[in-house]
Amino acid sequence: MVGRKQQRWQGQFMGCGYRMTKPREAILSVMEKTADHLSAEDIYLAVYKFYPNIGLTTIYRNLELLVEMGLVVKFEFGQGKAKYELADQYSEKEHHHHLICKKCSRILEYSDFMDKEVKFLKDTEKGLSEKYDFQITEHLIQFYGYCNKCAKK
Amino acid sequence: MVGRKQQRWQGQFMGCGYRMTKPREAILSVMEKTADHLSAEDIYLAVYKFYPNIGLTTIYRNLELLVEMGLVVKFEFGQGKAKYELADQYSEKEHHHHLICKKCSRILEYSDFMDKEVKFLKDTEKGLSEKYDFQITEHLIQFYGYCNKCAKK
DNA sequence: TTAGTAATGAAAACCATTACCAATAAGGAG
DNA sequence: CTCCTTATTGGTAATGGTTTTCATTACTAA
Repeated sequence: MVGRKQQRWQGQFMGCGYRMTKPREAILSVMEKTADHLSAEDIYLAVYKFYPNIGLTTIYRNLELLVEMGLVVKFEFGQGKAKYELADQYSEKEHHHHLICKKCSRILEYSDFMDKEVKFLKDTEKGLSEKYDFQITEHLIQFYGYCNKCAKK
Repeated sequence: MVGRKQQRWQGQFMGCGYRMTKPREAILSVMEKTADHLSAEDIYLAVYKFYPNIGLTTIYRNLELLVEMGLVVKFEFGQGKAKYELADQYSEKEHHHHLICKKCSRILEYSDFMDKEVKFLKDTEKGLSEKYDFQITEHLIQFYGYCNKCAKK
């Protein structure tokens, strides 16, 4: 059962001189099906269900590779463990950012207000890269606070 | 030699039911003198020079406390160790954000283009907090890329 | 001075992530 | 299709930043 998506992945790997393997297929499959930002362990457990031979090391190694290839984005929400998501262009989700609850660690996603953000980023990145001679490749925008369940009334 | 600043700290601690101690004094003193974003170990080593009895545990414990009190801000730049800075209102530095070089890990600070940022944040935070019923207390804006020394020519 | 309790420091524990290494398997050559 | 080369894997041990534990120390109020 080699679907379209997998073909696409295959091409990505081959193009970079890498091989398409079962663990890689499994990891990407999990990431496609699960919308949320997953930790390495989350992915490990999900893959484990249908591929019990998987090793946690392999998860980490391949996540690193996928990040390097640009298929996956790594996030640090200050919760001790990194989280991973399919990159925008490979995901069915829109470009989004996160609201992180400092109390319950819940992470909300939002895709609104992007027009303002895009404008802000465009202007700021231009200004910064010129003034500091810094080649910006990524940005991180996160908001911290309290979700409706945890808000101090 | 109890200066004005220290008095201020003293008040902060007492007001919260905490005590002003030598380790705390030493940590804040180091953070005032050193402009940069410091790791717990950086602070430990700096304090150690004039207070060799200090324990690393104490550094961690107090940094956590200072963050909770709002005197210090904790940053995670994705480099494995957290960094700490005096909060804007207690620092002589302006409100700023960071440019992080993905290659050499150098961290540049910038305070420019804040007018645009302030406007963007004001609008976005308002919209988000209303739409998602989320009480925003902090934001994180970081840019990643390559500094002039590491940029791919 | 004393009691009560914060705060400290040393060492051990934690835990996500990485390194190591022998065993395995992908994929091109023939 | 089979062989060969070498990327890749998985188990285990190690790493390293951060936390926990606990006995000791030292504020502070009475």
